[in-house]
Amino acid sequence: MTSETNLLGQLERQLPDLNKSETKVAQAILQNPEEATRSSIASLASLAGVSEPSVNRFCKKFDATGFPDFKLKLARSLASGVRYVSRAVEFSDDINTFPRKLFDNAISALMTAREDLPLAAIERAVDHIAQARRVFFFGLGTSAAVARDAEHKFFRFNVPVSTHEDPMMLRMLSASGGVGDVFFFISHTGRTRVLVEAAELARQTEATVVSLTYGESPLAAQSHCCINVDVEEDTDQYMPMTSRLVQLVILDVLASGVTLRRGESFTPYLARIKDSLKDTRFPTN
Amino acid sequence: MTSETNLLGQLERQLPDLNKSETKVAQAILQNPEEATRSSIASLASLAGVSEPSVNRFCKKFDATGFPDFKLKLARSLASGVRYVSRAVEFSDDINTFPRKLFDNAISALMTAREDLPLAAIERAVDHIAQARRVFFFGLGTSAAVARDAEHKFFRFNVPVSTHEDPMMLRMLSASGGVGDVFFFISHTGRTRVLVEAAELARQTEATVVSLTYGESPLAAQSHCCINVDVEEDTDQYMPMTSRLVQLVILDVLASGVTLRRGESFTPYLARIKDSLKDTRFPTN
DNA sequence: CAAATTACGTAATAAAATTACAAAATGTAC
DNA sequence: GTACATTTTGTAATTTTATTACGTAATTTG
Repeated sequence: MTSETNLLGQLERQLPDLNKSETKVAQAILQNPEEATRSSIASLASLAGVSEPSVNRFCKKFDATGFPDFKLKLARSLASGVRYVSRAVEFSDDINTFPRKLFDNAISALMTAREDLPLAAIERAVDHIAQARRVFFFGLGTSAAVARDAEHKFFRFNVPVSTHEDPMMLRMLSASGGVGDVFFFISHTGRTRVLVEAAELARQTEATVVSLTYGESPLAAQSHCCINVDVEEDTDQYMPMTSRLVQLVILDVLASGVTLRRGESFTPYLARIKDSLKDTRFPTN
Repeated sequence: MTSETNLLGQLERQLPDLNKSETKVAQAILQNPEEATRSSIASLASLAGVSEPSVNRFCKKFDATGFPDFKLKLARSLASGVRYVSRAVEFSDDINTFPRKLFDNAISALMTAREDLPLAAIERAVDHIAQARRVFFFGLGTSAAVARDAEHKFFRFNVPVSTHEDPMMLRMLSASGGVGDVFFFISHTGRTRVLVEAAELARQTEATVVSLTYGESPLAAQSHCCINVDVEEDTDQYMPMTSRLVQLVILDVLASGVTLRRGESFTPYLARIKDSLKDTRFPTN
């Protein structure tokens, strides 16, 4: 984590390295962070059972210029409402804990991604897609659902899009690429053999290879344009959850980018597609 | 919006109703909100060109007990970093604006959903799924991708899960439900005819109908258990984007809930499934 | 066990915020 | 337009809050 998104987490992590009174202060804050943001240095000191300067020194240890600054940082960190940042669900969790943890993780993943969006790559990807003759979205496993979502989204732009999962199909299609074809690979790890090999094949054609994956991966290496999504995940124990959310939002960004590229005159076309679905639904009362 | 999530917005809105010096203060804050959170009442007063008590009075007008409290509130409001809450992308947006807007929307949708999770329904849904003989995930359109994702996730629990999109298939399967079968319907609007009709058919059997949809919808009405996701969306102009993110996270919650229900002894089983994928990837250096 | 270092608190000082009060400014009635 | 009332604003005093300087206690190290 670069600049702390989460002061409480930092606090907890450093807990063992603190001395006696600092520990007391930390615990007092962790006990009730909300209240800590509202209380004065005097009340926090007495709550923790230490002197005021101890609290002050404590604050400075955590990169604050003083107590008020610390409170501000704390308030900011609490405001995001993300209590359980990258905390894995544990077997001791109950219904009041684990749903919130999962939401917190999702939110903070998106917040992190937002701070560091690869705008240049996104722009180039939009360029490629907007001008494409055909666009193929390839993803396997969890990313298959993302590819599916992308297909749905981009379909609205009058570009022949398709998704495929059969490895044979992937290889054949990839090898058949030509000018104006965009092969869009989606993968969390960027190490899925089938995808990397398909990308290699596509790369040997005149087609453009775009990927939405981890920047330091074999798949990225095969791409003309790689949109780097570097989301930390506890994939050892659990399935990728947050990375696919980020991928989805990035695809929303790309889709919106293409729409913007098409210009205002395109709106009626979108409306027509939307209207085509009207009769599939029960009317709203 | 219940209690303001966004102080800046409130500030801007009230601007016309303020008197001279209050207006000056408001403008000074709006000019550079970040700095306002860091400065003292004296510096803000001089920046705005008013006296310190004026600033103080201003703060009290905005439901703060005083200046420090106001700064805290301001900091909190800024912290979420959500600048463009439910602001739709416009044709005048450029690459520096619209990606951030989309991320902001996604984040705030998740934050809203988090505050109001239907825990009871979630718990019941977990119960049903954990005990199910078979689980069917049905979703169409955008929700098809969500259903797909769910299939992938729940597959790991040794429960025969499947997803289907063919309307005929949906009807036949729904009609064939029996004790221990769970039909899980996913829909943003809850008004998709095909789904509602399938739910009706399933309802007539011994099977359990669970839905992840808008609570006030025909689909919800057909469900034994409805997980209400009430995400506002500008679907008039755009595709549903944020609702499917919320749906995905809720499905993560359900999946995690089922895992927790299975207990710790289940972990090796999950590990085995995970390992089965190892050889499909290039090793990490 | 003594020297050195670190941890901590007391008390003084400084900074910041709030209050009380008075002076302008603005509005209203005649 | 003047007198009165009301609102707005600022000055200065007061209070609250935070910080610093310094000394003592505790802990570590040789």
